[in-house]
Amino acid sequence: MTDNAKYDQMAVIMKAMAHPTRLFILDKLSEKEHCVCELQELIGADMSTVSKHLSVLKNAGIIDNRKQNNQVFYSLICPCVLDVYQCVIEVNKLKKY
Amino acid sequence: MTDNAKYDQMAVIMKAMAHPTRLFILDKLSEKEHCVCELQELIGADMSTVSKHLSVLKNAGIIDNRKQNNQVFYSLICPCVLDVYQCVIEVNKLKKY
DNA sequence: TGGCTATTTGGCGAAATAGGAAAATAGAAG
DNA sequence: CTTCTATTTTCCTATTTCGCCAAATAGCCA
Repeated sequence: MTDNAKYDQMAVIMKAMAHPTRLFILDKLSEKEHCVCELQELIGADMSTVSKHLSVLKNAGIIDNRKQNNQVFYSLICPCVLDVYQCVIEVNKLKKY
Repeated sequence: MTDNAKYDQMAVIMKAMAHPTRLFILDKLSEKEHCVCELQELIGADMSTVSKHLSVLKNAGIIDNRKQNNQVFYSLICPCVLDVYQCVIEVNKLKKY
């Protein structure tokens, strides 16, 4: 399999996005930045769980964060993530069951 | 978390793509259709492993197949998968280490 | 029918992922 | 300095994913 590393790197990013909660987070962040507690409220899971999802996205290089007082605000780095959404939605529409 | 099912469905498709070998397969199929044995040759893994990767992609509705004699040819259903590639590559470029 | 080739399926152990609880950390505020 | 709040990290357990092997299946062709 040629150029192994290329696909490994891509898989890291895709894997980071491949979770319902993380897709939800990205969707929210595409509108505006949010702090962890806002996202936790919207998601309804344990704060530590939300924090871990955020760090997965951060490590993959998809989102960034900034600290303001004792809150951490997360934001989307690359808006092209929305293109991915479009494609996935299209694949779903074409799907035969 | 509103509209839970939407993100679940999206995650199924993203998860199916989120593996180096499957990304490689999609890349190959974006050029032209391939039978399982051709892909197996390119990938170098066990035939059963390749077959399972293909069935993951098929179940997600990303690829389709047709039988010709005793071979099975797989092909991409939706070319927009390449847009996803573009985005992932862009995210990688922006990545700070 | 029987053999041959291509592919899929089932099973199993190893590794990765998920999520809650509790502990650790960071910074603001009293 | 102590407390409080927001967040992250660690620990533990349950579940899922991965990849090989062996067995099953499907469709040719003699």
